[in-house]
Amino acid sequence: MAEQAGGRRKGQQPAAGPARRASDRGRYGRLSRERVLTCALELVDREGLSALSMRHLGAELGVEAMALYRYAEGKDALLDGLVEALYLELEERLSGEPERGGSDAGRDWRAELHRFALAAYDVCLSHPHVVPLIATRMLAVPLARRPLAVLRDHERVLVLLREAGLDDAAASAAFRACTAWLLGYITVELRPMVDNPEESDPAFRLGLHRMPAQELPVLRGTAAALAERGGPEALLAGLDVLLDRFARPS
Amino acid sequence: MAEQAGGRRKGQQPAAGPARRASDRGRYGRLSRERVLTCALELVDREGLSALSMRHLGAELGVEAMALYRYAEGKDALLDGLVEALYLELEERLSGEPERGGSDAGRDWRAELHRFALAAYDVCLSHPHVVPLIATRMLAVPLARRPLAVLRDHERVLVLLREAGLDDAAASAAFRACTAWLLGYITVELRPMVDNPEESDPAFRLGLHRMPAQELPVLRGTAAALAERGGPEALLAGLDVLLDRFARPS
DNA sequence: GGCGTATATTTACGACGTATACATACACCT
DNA sequence: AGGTGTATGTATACGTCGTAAATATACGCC
Repeated sequence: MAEQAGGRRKGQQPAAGPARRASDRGRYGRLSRERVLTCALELVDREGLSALSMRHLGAELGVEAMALYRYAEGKDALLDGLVEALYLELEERLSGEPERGGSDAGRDWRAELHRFALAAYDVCLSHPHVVPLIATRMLAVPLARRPLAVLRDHERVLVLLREAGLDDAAASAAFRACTAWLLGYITVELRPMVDNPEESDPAFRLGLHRMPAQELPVLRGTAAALAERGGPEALLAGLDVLLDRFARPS
Repeated sequence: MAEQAGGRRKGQQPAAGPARRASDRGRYGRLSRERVLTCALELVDREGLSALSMRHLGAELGVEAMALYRYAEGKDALLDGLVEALYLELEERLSGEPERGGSDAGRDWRAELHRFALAAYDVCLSHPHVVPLIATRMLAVPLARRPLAVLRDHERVLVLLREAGLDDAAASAAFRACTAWLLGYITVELRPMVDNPEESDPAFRLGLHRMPAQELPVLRGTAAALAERGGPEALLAGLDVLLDRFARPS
């Protein structure tokens, strides 16, 4: 997990790695940015976003809350760290599938974008509680201050779009379209539809009895179908038509 | 602002309107759900989401924090109320443009979806701080428990899709695609790109100096174009190709 | 005028983020 | 080995948050 420059403090030389051995056991070297973020991600996956407090996370790591401030500048930075962890997982998964395409010159850009979208889809579905954070933090943090892992993924997509022969304007439009579709699709895919999982009757499970029938006849009729997921197929289908529209050269 | 059933308490008959005159001035009748939500929306528009606390909002209304609990069951319900207020504004805007199409049978469904998307776009851009809430609450509240205004807008879109001749499955797929695109597009459109508005040099304004040049060459090169907005045109363009793909009958 | 009740206040509690000051255990040097 | 500097984690404290419970108040109605 990269040191993510900018966090370096007063009298501390950043180069030459940490002046700390691999034998860091005992009370001292127990924390690290990676451990903190990993544990935070586990905590959020297990108990949801609202369970992520400095004290709670500290306790989870066997440490006082204030100790965390050495590895994240505050709660906001910790949330950004969670997003970062998600993107790191995405990067790992993407580089984990090594060139399995038959083509020698590497796969073409569209296939790579598919691979990217599917990986993002999988990662997000396996950390559903973090997804709202992506949208939220994206709206709170300007481009240049996003975690490095996020920017690397932006870079990766932009490189693919350039391979497709797009200029600045077209690549930007296509990039925005891809991002918007991916984020929106995953968000919609994760929307909870079931109101009461205990219930066996489908209509009651959906909570249809809560909806005024006269005002919402069509919605009530379609609710069951609406509760289905689009799955990865629809994700790619939408991505394709958007690319056809926005990623044409010149 | 509809009373939104479910909030009625112990010994209080809900029908026949409030047992309160129009002359409710003085210390008593000053609050109402509408006043609370309107004020909350203004507050959030002015100072951002983090400024919305029960005490702060209470002070804004000249009231103690606990007084608000009669009009929203808690903070979460208040946030849902904000989303509701946004959707109410959307409804208002949509019904405010009365049938200006030349066609006598009303405009066709695709034109209506365009109108809907544009109105949503406008409303969201004029309340940018509320947009993250839409995504967040959407992911937290099951379909049947969403504010009535939200459900009415779902209904409206579904009716249009049915007009297009779609069955349950196709209408659901198209609905999900529209929602995903609209939400994602608006989110991406609202992402802050400028790092330091004071700065005159475009590169510094974007904060490009914060990005490692070797690792992110393409991103740095495209950042300026990326900071542009797609605008309503690209929103409609994307919506159209998605509809072509997902909203074809049978 | 008095009663019932809808409305708003008061008080209180525990959890939260975090600033500041402090204690400690390791790495390193002589 | 022992001392020293510093990276690391702790202790304490403050102000704010959401909200439960009890209380006070002003209005509608008879």
